[in-house]
Amino acid sequence: MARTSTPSPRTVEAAPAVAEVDTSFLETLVGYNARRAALAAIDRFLEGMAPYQLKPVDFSVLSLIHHNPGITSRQLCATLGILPPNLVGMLNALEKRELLSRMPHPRDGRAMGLHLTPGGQKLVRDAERTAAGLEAEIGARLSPSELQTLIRLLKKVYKPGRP
Amino acid sequence: MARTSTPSPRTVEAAPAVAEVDTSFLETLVGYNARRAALAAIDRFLEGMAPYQLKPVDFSVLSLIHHNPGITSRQLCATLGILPPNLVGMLNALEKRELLSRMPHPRDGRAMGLHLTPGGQKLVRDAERTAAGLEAEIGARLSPSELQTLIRLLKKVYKPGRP
DNA sequence: TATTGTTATACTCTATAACTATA
DNA sequence: TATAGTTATAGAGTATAACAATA
Repeated sequence: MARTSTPSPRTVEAAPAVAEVDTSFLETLVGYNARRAALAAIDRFLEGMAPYQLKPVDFSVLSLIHHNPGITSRQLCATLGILPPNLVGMLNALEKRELLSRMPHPRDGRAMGLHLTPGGQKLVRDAERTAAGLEAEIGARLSPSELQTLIRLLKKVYKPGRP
Repeated sequence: MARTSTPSPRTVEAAPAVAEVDTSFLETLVGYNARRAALAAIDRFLEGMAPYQLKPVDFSVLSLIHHNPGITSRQLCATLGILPPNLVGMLNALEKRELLSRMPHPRDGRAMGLHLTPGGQKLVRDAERTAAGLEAEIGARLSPSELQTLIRLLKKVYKPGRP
């Protein structure tokens, strides 16, 4: 292995091995903690959604269409922070699975209204029930009021304008 | 454009355009909110760290080495959830910028102890000061005690074991 | 045999430019 | 001209397999 052949004298003297890693500074940062929490929650979410073959984004897309039938690609992108070119493939895959369908928009000839098929509606209902169960799992470590507070504060972080 | 040539009668009748997108269900999920908050905080962090040419991961790596001189790649990976092959390139880049140096580990011939150069130490001190300022910015929307609560609850989410 | 650091590589996610058809 | 959807493509981030050196 390529190595430094001349360690500095200062280091020979000090060179401590780190027993336990001190993360105290990073843990003062909201971004660090939020990212870690998001990764943990999403990991758990991935497991729970495996039976439905849905990744978190797929779930979000289907759930939004379910609660907003006729929503356009553009609206989905704005809501979820996805770029239009990256949404196309997801919609194609979900349409091929016959979970959703693109229909002409009633008033805008350029746009397509997105709708769930009956199969898609059933899948989303089941998946949302599972998702709610996963939240309850987190709630078991956090208490219902703590969970409510956590979500309220997170919204304040990413929705600076309106409370 | 390729379009559905025969819209179903049912849709012609109903087909509503969505005025405002209803995200109420997704907003009940911790993962969704945590991801959004993390993305918002990290976006702001990216801006603030631009003068130092540090991405969030680079900052985390340098900060951890600063507070844990002699830490190994393996320990960095475990702490930050990075895979060893993906850390190598980052360390090479930071070493080429003369911000850190790899030194032989005092007791394990396989491992390398990571240390900051004087220039790296100065950069990290400045960057950490800037990062603390960005936190204060979030604190302006959130109140110090809310900020403390938020971080405490986030830790509970991603550190299920110890409180 | 197991582990550290590394290379090579593949896969996913995200981002940019440009085209078409409609407004 | 501006916008919705799409295509192609480039880049960043993340993943696995395999190797040499050391424990």
